[in-house]
Amino acid sequence: MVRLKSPVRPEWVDPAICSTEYRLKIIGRLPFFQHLPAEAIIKINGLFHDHDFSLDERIYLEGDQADRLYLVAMGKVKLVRSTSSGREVLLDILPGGEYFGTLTVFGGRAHTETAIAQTDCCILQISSGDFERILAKHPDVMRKVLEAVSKRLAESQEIVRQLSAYTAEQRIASALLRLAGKLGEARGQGVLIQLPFSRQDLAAMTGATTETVSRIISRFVEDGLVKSGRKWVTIMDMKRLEELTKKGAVN
Amino acid sequence: MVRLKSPVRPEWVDPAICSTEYRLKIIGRLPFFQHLPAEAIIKINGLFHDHDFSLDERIYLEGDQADRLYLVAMGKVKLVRSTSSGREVLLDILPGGEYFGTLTVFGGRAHTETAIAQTDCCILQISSGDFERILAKHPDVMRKVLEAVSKRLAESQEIVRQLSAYTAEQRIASALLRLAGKLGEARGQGVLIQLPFSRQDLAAMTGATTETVSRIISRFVEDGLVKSGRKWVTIMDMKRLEELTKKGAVN
DNA sequence: CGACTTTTTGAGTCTAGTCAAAACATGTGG
DNA sequence: CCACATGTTTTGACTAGACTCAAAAAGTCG
Repeated sequence: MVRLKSPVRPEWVDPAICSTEYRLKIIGRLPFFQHLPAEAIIKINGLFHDHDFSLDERIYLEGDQADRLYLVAMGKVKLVRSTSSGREVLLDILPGGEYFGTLTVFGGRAHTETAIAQTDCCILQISSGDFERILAKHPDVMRKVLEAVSKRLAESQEIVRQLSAYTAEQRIASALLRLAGKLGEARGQGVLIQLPFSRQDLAAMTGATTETVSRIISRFVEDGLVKSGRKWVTIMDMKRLEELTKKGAVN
Repeated sequence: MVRLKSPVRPEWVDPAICSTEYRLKIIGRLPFFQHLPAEAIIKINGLFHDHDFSLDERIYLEGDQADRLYLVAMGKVKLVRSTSSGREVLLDILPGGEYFGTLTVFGGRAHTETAIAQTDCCILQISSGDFERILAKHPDVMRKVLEAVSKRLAESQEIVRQLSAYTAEQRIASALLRLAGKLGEARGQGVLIQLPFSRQDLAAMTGATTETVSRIISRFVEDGLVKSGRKWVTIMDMKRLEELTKKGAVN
């Protein structure tokens, strides 16, 4: 059987592609703007500035003053928090179309996490002030923002639960499923996750070490649950992975 | 040395105390109403209904339809999520004056956690509909709600970090400090935490087992960091506890 | 083809979990 | 006020899952 080498196809992040047309599409799809009429979106678009970041560049740091809302136009961004001991905890990976930095636009003065470009990417930014003016003009947008933040809170609490009660194996299985749902691409019968993301990243998401992640992924490969290589994983058997996360947790 | 037996003094939860006067005080202190004029608070008060719950009674269950916002008037409430395997994860403990259930008023259809009376308590409730009408009338309230939810999101992410990178000892130290800040009462040179809360609860907060919690608390007692007994803990040396949480995490 | 990074594997150790039983507290009824 | 029933906390012995350190193997890129 021919083993597929690397199914990863690097995304093209051509700054030129951040055209007005594309920006309108991305902005218009944001959960809190999608109900607005086209003219409003066009106006709002004018308030966003774009900025390219290259792989591994930091978009902002934990502790930086939070005075902007960010939007991933192209590429992927990861949100991390680091511990005093240097260990990184990966809170979330955001594909194109997702916003970040919000949380702190309201209330918070400083960012509580660091945002890093997971790939070369193009980021749209809007200042707190401009965003607040939008909120003032469109009261319904605020409700949507609230919904969006609430949803993230629920997700975060779900992760708390998993970290508390799951074994490393279950946490990894669950992280893969979550990523597949959010960032996966169909590939034959499997779902490919190519962020790209390394064992490191997966370890930082699940509170495990790279070695442990590697061992467990190897086990998954043996059992035919996934295929994997450098910086990618393809899920071959979602069903069994899901069962893993459900079966008798620590007790 | 005389060991202090039980410093716990049960709170009196006298339903009669949920007087209009007291209700106004509690409601007026909510982060999202506190800026409103007294007349508005009085009007809002009329929309809340009170209900007493006794120890261990469930206020709502994970999965229940979320159609109300709750407010702890008297007593304490804990929010838990349980895993398929029956293990409980304690997400938060709320003292008088805190709200809950919100998250799902906006966007969510179902509660994502279960709320349980940690003591006998008196809960104020307002229907989604009435609350939304308040939001519509006072746009600034919505912004405050958003801030409040954002703050909880940041807290939740902090817990994710701790669960990922801290040892059980550090998580327990950190949980004690958090509880002390929120629910502690000064007692001589120490800070007493009497929710009441058991080793069970502390275990469920920190993702550890009761036995582990017990062993670690015993070590803390030996080292003079805390005093403890059935359902209470007094922190004697905050500084050293804080150092514990900072010192070399898993790496 | 190297040089470099990422992933895998192995051996040894330690933290925290499991199971079981004893010690303690607290509240009740005699 | 004591003895008992019940629920909570502590302790002990054992085990297992996950971490550490170290080194080999496999991919990737210029």
